[in-house]
Amino acid sequence: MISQTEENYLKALFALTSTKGEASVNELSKMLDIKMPTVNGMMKRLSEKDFVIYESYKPLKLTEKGRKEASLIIRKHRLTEMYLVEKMGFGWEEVHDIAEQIEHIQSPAFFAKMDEILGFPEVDPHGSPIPDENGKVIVKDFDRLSDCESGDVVKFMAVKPSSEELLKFLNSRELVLGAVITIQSVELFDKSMSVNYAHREMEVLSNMVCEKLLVEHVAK
Amino acid sequence: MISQTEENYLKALFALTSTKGEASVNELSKMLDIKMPTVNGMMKRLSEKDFVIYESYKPLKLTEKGRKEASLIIRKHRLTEMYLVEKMGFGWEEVHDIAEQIEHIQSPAFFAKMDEILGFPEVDPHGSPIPDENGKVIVKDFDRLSDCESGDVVKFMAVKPSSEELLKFLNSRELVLGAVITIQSVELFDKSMSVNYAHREMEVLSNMVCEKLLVEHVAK
DNA sequence: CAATATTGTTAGATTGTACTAATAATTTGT
DNA sequence: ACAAATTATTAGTACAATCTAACAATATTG
Repeated sequence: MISQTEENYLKALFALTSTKGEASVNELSKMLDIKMPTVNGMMKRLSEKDFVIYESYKPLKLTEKGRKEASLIIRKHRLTEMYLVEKMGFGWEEVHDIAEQIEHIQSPAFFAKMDEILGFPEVDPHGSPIPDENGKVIVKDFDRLSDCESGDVVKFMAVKPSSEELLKFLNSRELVLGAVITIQSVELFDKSMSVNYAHREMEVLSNMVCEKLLVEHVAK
Repeated sequence: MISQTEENYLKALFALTSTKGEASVNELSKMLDIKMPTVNGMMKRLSEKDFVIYESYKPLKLTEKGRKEASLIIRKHRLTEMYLVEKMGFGWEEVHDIAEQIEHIQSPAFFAKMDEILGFPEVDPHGSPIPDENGKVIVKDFDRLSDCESGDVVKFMAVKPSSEELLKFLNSRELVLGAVITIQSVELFDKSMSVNYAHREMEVLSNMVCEKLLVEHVAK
């Protein structure tokens, strides 16, 4: 059996290792806001249980078992977020904290039902992919809007996990997933962009915002 | 703050005290399947936190604060059961264990949304009343079917909390809440009843079953 | 490359939630 | 009413998950 606490460590480690494949105790400690010695001890426990590869002074890695376990928790989290938005009427900025709790519910039937009711969605309300029942994820590597150029026409596909505030900002600009964005111009000194989308024209998006928006180039 | 463990003790104590107003450490211990010394210690903790009135060798009582807290957990439990049945398509025999977990979710918005979507239901799928946001419950004292007599015409209003098996048995007999039951006869030696309801005639219900079914007498 | 800063580890304490064994108080039954 | 049974409590242990303080290893940088 695996505790909620352990699940949270695995999830955080999964997020940290998804880029470089490894992470430090220090990074994990900061991400979870738990002191290093505590994290260290937990890494030993999780390595004992074969979820983590831990060797003194070496970077942390997840085992295949650990990766799968983490993916399945993320699956439950993202299915829940989708359910809350699609079936209960929550805004995409409201669902993270609730899903953070519901992801620990032990009931395959419950999540299977959600999945079915939602019609087996592939992404959550923020565009992040939902791992399948075996923990497999199809990762699409979108471009950051901030890496695009003036004249590009792109489709808004996902938001990088960030603050509720960013989501509220996007709400206020009516910038929703799927929107087709045309980049009118890019400011040289601060890299802010003027963009058009839907019925909105010349909306200015700061570079901080553009770095969080993931897009796909649209055929010209 | 109150832990999930503490919530479970409060809920159990609430159930036990709802009849006589008090309960013993021993009863609580049996109900929770936790040894008496552990229960004893927890009672001290909960009395420290002003949820329970605890004095050595005296019966346990809930404080008003404790009663309210417990009611609100039961509210979350029953709202969840209703939601699972009405909105997700689960059977009434499947929802207890899931609700047992979801009742600990901390998110007033989540339960408010459930409540709203359900249209502010007053009872759960087993006919048990759902406490309001202030922890107030309207307890109707139904009769047990086992206390009725031959010739009585009654309406099936609720099932006493019991096993999944009883609920499955009722499913198999198509005996649902709201059914109007006519008692044809009562066996003297084992108190089993022959009843009619809906399109079913002369169904035999053992006394064990009849004791679990709560009914309301219908105008003759 | 040595001094300094950062990161990682060990040791020991604390809190919450459980247990067993021993003892004490209360209740029951003859 | 007293012995026996039941129930309650205390004392001591264990483990999970956290912390701080002290120390060790690795990394950075002048």
